[in-house]
Amino acid sequence: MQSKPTEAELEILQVLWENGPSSVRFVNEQLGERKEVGYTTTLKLMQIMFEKGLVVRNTDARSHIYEAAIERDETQRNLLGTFVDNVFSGSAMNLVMQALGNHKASKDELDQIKALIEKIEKEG
Amino acid sequence: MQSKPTEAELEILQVLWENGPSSVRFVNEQLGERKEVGYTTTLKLMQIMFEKGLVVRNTDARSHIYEAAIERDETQRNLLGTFVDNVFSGSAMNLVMQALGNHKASKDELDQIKALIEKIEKEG
DNA sequence: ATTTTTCTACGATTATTTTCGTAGAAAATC
DNA sequence: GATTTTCTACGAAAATAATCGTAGAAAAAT
Repeated sequence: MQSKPTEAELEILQVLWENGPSSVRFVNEQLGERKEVGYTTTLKLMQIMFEKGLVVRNTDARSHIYEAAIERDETQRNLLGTFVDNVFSGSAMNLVMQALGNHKASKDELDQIKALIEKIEKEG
Repeated sequence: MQSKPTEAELEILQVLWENGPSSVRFVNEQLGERKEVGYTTTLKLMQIMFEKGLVVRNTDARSHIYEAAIERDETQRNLLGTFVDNVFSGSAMNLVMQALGNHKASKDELDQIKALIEKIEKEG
């Protein structure tokens, strides 16, 4: 049972998922591009995440290297489920409609979705 | 600029959106079907929501009647935006794909989505 | 070799969210 | 009309998240 990451933890996970194993310094710099965060704040968060099992780390070198311990896909799926329940009363379709309606999608993206729908229809 | 409702506030808003203007008692009973919540907890939350402007209320009768002051659609849109940023690195399409892939959609729902896509394509 | 920088660990503080107890007024019940 | 129930208001506690300061060790720079 993986614990649900908080918002700040999620930002860190994004960095780890996108860049692979990283030092606290690196993660902090990546976060810093969007908003100012103190170094020890990031450090502390990552230590907490380690205790929760959200990340693993290698402490061989002085500068510890952290790596995401939970999968991106699975995490997104879990969070999406909770979100759909909280905000869309459990209706994923409602959410899809809203997402499609409000964000401009490129032709390619729309084609991708259409392909996916057809695949689902054939399987169903 | 409407303030972002918290999770507990959102549960209350769901009740108000679905049932219209309601007393604290009623809201509390609805919530109680899913998890036990103390009456004064619900009351306090709704009072806070009033201060934040998330709800309005009519205090003519002794039992005050609360009503959502923000629109469901707009709120969902706002929260969806934040969520997509936080969890899907801003890619709404990714979210849609994930939502479509993981939740079984009925033929009707899929047709609805296809229709929406075609509409978007024509407009684009 | 001394000074400066870079790390971790750890505790503490601050902010935010959620929960609840108590008091007192009004209404309903007996 | 006395008692019990039902409300609101309010304050405060508990729970959760996020931020940061300081100390001390290790490494790098001078």
